[in-house]
Amino acid sequence: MKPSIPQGTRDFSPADVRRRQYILNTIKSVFEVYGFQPLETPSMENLNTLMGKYGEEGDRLIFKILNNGLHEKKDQAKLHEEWDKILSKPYSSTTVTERALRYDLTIPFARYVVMHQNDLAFPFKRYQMQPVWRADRPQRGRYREFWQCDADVVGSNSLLNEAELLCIYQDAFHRLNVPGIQVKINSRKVLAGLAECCGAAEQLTDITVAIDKLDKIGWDGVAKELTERGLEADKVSYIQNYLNISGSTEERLVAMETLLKDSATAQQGIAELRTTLKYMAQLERSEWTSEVLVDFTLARGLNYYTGVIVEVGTTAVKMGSIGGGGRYDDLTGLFGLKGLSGVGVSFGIDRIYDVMTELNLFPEDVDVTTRILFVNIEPEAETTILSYLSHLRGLGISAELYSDAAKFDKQMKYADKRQIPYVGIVGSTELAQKVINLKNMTTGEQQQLSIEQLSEHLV
RNA sequence: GAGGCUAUAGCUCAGUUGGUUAGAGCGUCGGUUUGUGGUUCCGAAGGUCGUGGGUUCGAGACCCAUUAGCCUCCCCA
Repeated sequence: MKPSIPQGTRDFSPADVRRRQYILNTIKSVFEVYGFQPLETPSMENLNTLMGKYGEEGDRLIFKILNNGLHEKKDQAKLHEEWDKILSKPYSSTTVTERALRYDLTIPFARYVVMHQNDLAFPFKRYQMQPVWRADRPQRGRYREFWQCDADVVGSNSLLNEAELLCIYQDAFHRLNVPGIQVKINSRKVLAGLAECCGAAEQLTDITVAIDKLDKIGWDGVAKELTERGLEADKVSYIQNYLNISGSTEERLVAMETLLKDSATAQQGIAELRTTLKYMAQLERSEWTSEVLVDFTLARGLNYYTGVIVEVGTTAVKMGSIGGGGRYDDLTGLFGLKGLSGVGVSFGIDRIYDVMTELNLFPEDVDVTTRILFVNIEPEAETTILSYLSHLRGLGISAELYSDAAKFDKQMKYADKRQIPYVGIVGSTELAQKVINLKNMTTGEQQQLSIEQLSEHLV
């Protein structure tokens, strides 16, 4: 049979894994420095935990897992009935699929917080880096299995959290050396205020979905979409005034305060943005080069956000957003724990990988492999070489012996292909003299060294 | 859910308006007198042309169906 992998999944080669781990480890170290703690949840959740949390579209995209042992279930009539429903319409039944693959990290996190509320110290700050699965149609940059990398704080309303999360973005991209980073922030309350002031409060979602596309389809496209979604011309032109506000951050904040003066919600949102920026300014480090800017056109699709929202991109490469997040009130309410507010950010590590590859930002030593390979040409030398391996490994130097007595040039080609920097040659001559003929594969130079000299050379 | 493109060697692809034994590069393996790779030279292996029908004297090429992959829109990360 011809080997293949499921649609929308990927293999990661050793080089890919090292690069991805470099990104993950860097982000992780930033999370840790800000006091976040790691959390992992199962790959699969009970279907009931996930269903109804991501909207109708989301429900369709959940990967469901067929129950085992259906043939020996007692109530076959019920099973047939459920199957018929599944075959005739979008429908899920725990009789047939009791479990499903994790769709994101936020709902499992909420579930975890509710289940362990008595053990947790609130505010609870956790980060989580795990794969998620979606039965979406794969295309460029979109997979059925991909990794999410989230940090959230639950159980605190303080804007200090927002400020810290903005710093996490800046810090992480600074450490990753990604240029041209723009962190855009807005508030859902300002958007709600807009909907309120233009007289379409109940169409907040329609408005946010449309203006979120501004940079993609332009004002004309947005206006068209707003009209299609049933907004009258005067409301559309009010929204146009909103989107036209320009100037420095302070100028725009002031202009927005004036435009939306009739909305208490909007005023609160603007005040929150000011406070967040003030906190952030106190936490920022001078070496960070990223820009943080207020962007009132930023909407973000997810409609569970209720406060400050954020999205990260880079001007250095043509690429969609590489991170985003925001505040969502009452996330755990879905599972019966009321009144806990959360705020979180997410890093899009697949896209960050693409950006860094395109800009060649990975450090050279991410590809480090075995330091020295001993060639296997003299059976008598085996015992000695094994003792060398043991010695070197004890010093933390990765070392290998080519395991088969293959032809010399085959062994050399192997070392070359794996980009191993040193080859150790121990044949009968070297064995007798108790030395190693060390070959530097970059320069081609060779020298005779004792194992002690060799160790020092390689440390 | 809607639309478009593609399918030939392990990989990337040629294959002329249908014509005889199916091509290249890379990779793999072997050799270049048996302890020296990355650069040379010689050679070899490897393909029922995605699958099933059809048109034709003749199909890798044309038609239909089917499957898979890729891409765009919707939506999302």
